[in-house]
Amino acid sequence: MRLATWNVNSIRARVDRVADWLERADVDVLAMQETKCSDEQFPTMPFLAAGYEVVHCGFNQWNGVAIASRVGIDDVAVGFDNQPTWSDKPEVEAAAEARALGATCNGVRVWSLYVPNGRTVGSPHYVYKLQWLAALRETAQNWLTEDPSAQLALVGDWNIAPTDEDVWSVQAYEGSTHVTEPERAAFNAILAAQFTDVVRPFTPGPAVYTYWDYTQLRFSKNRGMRIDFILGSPALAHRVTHAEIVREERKGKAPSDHAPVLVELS
DNA sequence: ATGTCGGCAGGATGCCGA
Repeated sequence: MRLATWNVNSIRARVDRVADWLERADVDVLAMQETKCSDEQFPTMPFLAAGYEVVHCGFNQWNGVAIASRVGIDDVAVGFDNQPTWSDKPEVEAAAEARALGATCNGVRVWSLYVPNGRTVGSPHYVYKLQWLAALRETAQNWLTEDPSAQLALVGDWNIAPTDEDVWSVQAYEGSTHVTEPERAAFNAILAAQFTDVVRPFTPGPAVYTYWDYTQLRFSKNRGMRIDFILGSPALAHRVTHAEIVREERKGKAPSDHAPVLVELS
């Protein structure tokens, strides 16, 4: 089975490209992030035409996560237990954002995750990001405690570069989110909870990235960050026979600023 | 060179988020 994750940066702007890649890359399950639309606006038809079922969680033009599968989608869950809430405005009650969607596809419990960006270090949104990661770690740890043999895939845009090797320039990101010690500690806590980066062994660094800013010719200069990950539980990790970051999909007409990340399971 | 996208409101372009 071939499982992938991709921050698509608006599915409405890119659905033809995404559906085309699904078929070309022979993908069975794709988790998407930043669909940037409501459920009503989500373009389902191109996925159906390509032979995929698709589930989506989107409340407005922000965030949005989805899973497309041609091997079944069962037990769909919108959000995870204890998922922190957020509100930009005092007059609006805090609510869970469209950042987590779970579904079981051919025996694999897939979670499409869009970790909060954090915006600026020390801001309320940064605090929220750290809370969100801590809550995810707690919940994911419980899943594994309940069933140590569970095949779990925590995939998506984590908005963290776990090591200095995962950014094109440490200096460029000095004082910025994505590289701070608390963010890296929050990511490492999930690794410590028995989830492993199943892609890295097949895509060793340095200078291996999954995201490149649109500005300043960052892609052509390969000035990016590695922030999109597929983390597997022990039972899932043992099945991984191949992985790749599909840089080709960052090229061409109207690309997302992220490349898809793909694993093959035995 | 605060450099580029996408979505929104409003009905052009400026703002937000990334």
